[in-house]
Amino acid sequence: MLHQKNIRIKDIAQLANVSVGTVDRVLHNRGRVSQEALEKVMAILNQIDYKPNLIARMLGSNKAYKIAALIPNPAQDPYWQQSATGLRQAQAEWNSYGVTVELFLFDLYDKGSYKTVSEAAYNSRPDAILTAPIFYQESLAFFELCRSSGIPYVLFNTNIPEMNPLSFIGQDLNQSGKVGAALMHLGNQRGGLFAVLHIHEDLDNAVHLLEKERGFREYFLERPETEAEIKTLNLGGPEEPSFEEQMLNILNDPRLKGCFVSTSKGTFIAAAFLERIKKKDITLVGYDMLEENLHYLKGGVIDFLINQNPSRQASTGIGLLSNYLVFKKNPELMNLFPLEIISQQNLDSYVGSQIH
Amino acid sequence: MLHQKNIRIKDIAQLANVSVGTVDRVLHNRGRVSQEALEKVMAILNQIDYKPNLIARMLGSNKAYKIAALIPNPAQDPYWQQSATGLRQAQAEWNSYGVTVELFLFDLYDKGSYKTVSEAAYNSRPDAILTAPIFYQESLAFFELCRSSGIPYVLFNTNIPEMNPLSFIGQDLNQSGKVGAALMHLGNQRGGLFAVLHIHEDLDNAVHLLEKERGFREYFLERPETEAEIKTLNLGGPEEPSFEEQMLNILNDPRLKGCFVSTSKGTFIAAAFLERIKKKDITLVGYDMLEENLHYLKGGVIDFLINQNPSRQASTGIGLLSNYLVFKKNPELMNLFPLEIISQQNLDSYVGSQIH
DNA sequence: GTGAAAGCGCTAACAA
DNA sequence: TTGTTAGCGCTTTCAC
Repeated sequence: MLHQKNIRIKDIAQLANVSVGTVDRVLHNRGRVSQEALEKVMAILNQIDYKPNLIARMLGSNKAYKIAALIPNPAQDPYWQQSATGLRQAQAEWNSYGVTVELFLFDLYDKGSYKTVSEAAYNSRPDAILTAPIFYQESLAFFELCRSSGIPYVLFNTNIPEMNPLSFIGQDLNQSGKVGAALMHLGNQRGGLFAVLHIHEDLDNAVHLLEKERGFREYFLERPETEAEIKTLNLGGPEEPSFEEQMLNILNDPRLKGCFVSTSKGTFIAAAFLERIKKKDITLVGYDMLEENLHYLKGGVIDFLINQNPSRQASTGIGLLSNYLVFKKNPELMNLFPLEIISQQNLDSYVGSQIH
Repeated sequence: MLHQKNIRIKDIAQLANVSVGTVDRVLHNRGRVSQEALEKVMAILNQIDYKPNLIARMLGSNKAYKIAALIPNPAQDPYWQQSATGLRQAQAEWNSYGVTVELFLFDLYDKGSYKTVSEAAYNSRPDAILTAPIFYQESLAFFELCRSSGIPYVLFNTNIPEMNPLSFIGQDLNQSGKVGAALMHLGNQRGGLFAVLHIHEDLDNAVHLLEKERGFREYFLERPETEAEIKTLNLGGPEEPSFEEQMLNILNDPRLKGCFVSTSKGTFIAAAFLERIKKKDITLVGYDMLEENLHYLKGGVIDFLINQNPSRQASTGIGLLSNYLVFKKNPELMNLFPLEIISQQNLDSYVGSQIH
């Protein structure tokens, strides 16, 4: 391979004795090229290392792309608020490359709304779709539709491999449960009673929470010498009639050493309980840097948070898709985020950091 | 799909009844514009929200930028190897925007070489400089030179505020020491003897290591009830004659509960010792995801690593500078990275992650 | 001082 | 099936 600097389409055309139009056509497999011309151009291309000027390509094609982002209504949950923030950031970042992001918000607790909203998204004729597939059946149908019309879609937050998306962005939930367990273990070397709290309004659609629990349990199963007893509680949410009673029940158990809460919202709910009943010696491990969670982390009620970084998941999603559309860069199939451990000591370094 | 109707220079020119050349001149304060024309253009500019098309600007100006990166020779230390990797990645990423990165490697243990190499860097007439200011005096002189010739420079890894760079990229070292202490504390709730190990060939230039130690000590000072005894050891490096003796001395102390190692290379050196003398109950907290460190982390010899993410520091540096040069984006003065906690459980999620 | 015009490298429409 | 050419939005040169 010759290492010439800045080879342009024009140069290739000259070397191959054809026109730039022809070179462009073979570069993009647009057809309408004779066998002879094709071979001439390919011969040159094989000899040199042609790297197209992406900037010029962008300007030249002058295309605009629209990405439809389907997420739960941010007003319903601070976790999704952070996703929305990430979406907005990414939009600003990619806007000068001609991509726009249109938000489609559905009701976190209503399958029906997902159906309606996903249809609206589809009808807006987007060039690509980014979504968190909260509802299994409904998502499946939606993606079927997308695939049939050739609209690429990327999943984040929750992975459902059989929906084979262009890419998935999220975390290894099983491993995340193990991280939670290890953190729990650290302060409770000799084991004890640990509670796994699923605090989530829609328990039917909470497969991903079970994955975390499985990881948590596996960690201790692999360390039988620790003698950990693990109790699971499926709690709808604070508005459920029996919620308070069940919470108090477990939290007041004198043998309880720690709680692992599988949801971000649940984390500060549990923390509030713990503070109320003045139990300071319970290890609390939960998820995500919601403002409320940070408050309890600073106050020492929460010991550790595992950061799922919803905002970065969202902005990475837009980034992948934009790169795919604008620069034809194929994304990795799996984009597993680091399982970030947040404690009182490194909290500020995460909050203050401009990096995502 | 065509681009959104964005306002172009041409439009402004039309509205102001002047030519594009004139608009361009006022936009960039290039002078050679009559008071009258200036006012006409400004009037329009105040009424509309003109956002220049950065892509087109790039193509039009067709400029190339050269960034000189000064780092220690990667062959001397795996930490700096990772920096070099980050530099290479960033170079690839920004290369289509016309920026090239030229590496200038100096001897990690030789001030003189820094002087020589920095001069070479300067003489290459770069548009900007990225460097890790390992040597105080020499860096100071170098930056003086840069400032006087208007070459912007960004610091990473080690901050020396009085060198007032365009930006600094790195971590809060004091806080990083606190994170280390908290991690140490977790597995040793009742305190004990902790050793702070500075394993670094050039101890004179190790101000930043002392900052970590200070944070480590402060953590326990703030928690006198923990009864932690802290011993500091300044060890040149394995090739020093007394090194082994001193290490064995402290590690074999029966009261020793844990070691906090302030350098990345020192971390696996300490781990190797610990493994050799078969002390499994010592908590070891160190720095960075070097391959050797990951090995000992997996093996349970190292308990925690604090990730300084040298590769991302380097690539962020190039990114800041490129944005500054190409898009005229002014960087934040301080770019403090998150203090990432790496354990056996989340290690893979960091290694496997495509994100940086 | 000012405006016209020629690029930057690539795309795409349109003759031929 | 080809080659030519007119943009994309901005910069920069160069007559006037």
